Amino acid sequence: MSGRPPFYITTPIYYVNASPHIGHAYTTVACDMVARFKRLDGYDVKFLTGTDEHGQKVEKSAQADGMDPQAFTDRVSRNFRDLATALNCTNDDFIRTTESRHTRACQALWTTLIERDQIYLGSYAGWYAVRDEAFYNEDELTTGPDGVKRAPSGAEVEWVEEPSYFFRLSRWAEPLLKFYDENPDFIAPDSRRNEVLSFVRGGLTDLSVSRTTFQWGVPVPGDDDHIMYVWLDALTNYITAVGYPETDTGQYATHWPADLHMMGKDILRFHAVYWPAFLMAADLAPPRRVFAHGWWTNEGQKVSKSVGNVIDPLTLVETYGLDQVRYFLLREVPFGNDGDYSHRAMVNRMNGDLANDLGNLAQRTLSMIHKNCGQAVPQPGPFADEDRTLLDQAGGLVDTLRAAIDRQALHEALEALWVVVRAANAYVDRQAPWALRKTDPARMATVLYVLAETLRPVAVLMQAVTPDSAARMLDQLGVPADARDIAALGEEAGRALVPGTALPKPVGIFPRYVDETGDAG
RNA sequence: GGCGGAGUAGCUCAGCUGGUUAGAGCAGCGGAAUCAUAAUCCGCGUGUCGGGGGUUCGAGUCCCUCCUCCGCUACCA
Repeated sequence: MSGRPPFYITTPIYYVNASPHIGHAYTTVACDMVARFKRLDGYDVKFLTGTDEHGQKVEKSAQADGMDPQAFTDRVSRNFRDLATALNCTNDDFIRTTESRHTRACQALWTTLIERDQIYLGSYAGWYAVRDEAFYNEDELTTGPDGVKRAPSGAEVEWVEEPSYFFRLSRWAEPLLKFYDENPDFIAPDSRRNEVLSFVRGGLTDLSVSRTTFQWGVPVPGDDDHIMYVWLDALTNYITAVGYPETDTGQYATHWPADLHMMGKDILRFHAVYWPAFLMAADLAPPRRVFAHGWWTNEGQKVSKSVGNVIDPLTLVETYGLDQVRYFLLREVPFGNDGDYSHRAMVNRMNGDLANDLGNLAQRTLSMIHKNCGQAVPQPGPFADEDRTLLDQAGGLVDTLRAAIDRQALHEALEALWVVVRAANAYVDRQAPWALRKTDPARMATVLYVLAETLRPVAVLMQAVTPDSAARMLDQLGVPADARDIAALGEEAGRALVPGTALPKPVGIFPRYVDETGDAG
């Protein structure tokens, strides 16, 4: 719509064969922070998430449950849709690979690749592990005492021999290297970029992109024996959702190429190598950037289903609160690194950062205003140097956050916010408005105004991370609904707090976590 | 085996193209204040910047080497 720059961000589509866990929550929340920030900053954002529902594993799981695969995926896909909702994520679309729009897009892409001689019919034979959906070389296998051959992952393998279509990936190594070279920011973080480069430099082999041994997938156009291989199917979702194969109009025209594909580090290769190769082969534009984030451990331990220490994001939300969990995930670890979840770390963040630093700053400021300034935004006098210093610091947040978020340095964005929060707390103590109340009420009013006007940008920007809590803070600051975006910040916007505006009685925004023992951790 | 990354205060990390007494947050110790969610503020670190060698007027920051950890990848078999 009119002049707003487009911004398209995606999570991977989540494979429905597993239950949602903290990793899914993490990717989606991270994207949500970026999407919300970009909306605040005036972008026409499309934020996509969804589910990957094809493949042999799903087909077999449905059978095991005695269900039709479609009914099965209808059920499990809902878990992921509900998770995004429960996390207050603002995805604009939720795509399922079993939707007809997606079948249509996949088949159109396939046809284009065939026409451009990028796919040919060959045959594939090898040891196949259903669980891993991957082929293995003979030499990778181990034979157990039971005579069963297993992949390095421990999955049982079976001998499979089938005709298969191949994508001419081998042709694309050089073009990919050129593309990486010309687009140094395409893969992030840098360490991951190096890994991908060395992988591609090692040469690429053609990629099997169809299967005949099961049915649950997108049929290959013109060859009913085949269905499309899961990654070609799955990755295509990103263009399905913008209306492919219509490319001249609609969201494809406005929003493709995607600005950012976010994913866990385990599936970077598919996004950084196969996906741009598919697109270039079809003469479509590759995405602008892919970012691989890290994984979470639980109390220092690797998470695994068999150990039984899988972290359920909904349980965390119940225990600590939604905004608290969102904040923790985004603040605790340098984005891109692995991180460790622990009760201790969680409570430290929610109490130390949210309740004590920010929540208490708002509460002490708003309480003093409420008690001493007629329950309204105070009338400031002339600003002193220290007032200006604090206001300028707060005013600089927008540029700092823009830069950080464009690099997905999400933790740095939050750290920058807290530098201001800490400075504001120090300012309160130095100015001691509770003392000024008796000696110089006019100066007290100025100090309280400066504090409120410092909280305003902090709260506006925090909407990207803790949307509900930030909105309540803005309510208590008397910021009208139409002045809660980035355009309303900065002096030139003319949307500073208006002295005399009536304010509600302040209510605590970020509660402290207190253990059952009464220990605040 | 190859390629890449990392090893900095108790913990988690920041330190750009080499240059004032190496920093932050958390934890710890001491103090102040009392507006506030017993929250806040101020002060306090003799850190072998993994070990060793080298270049330089000067190295956490460059070179060599060794050790440890991690990632990607390959192979042996």
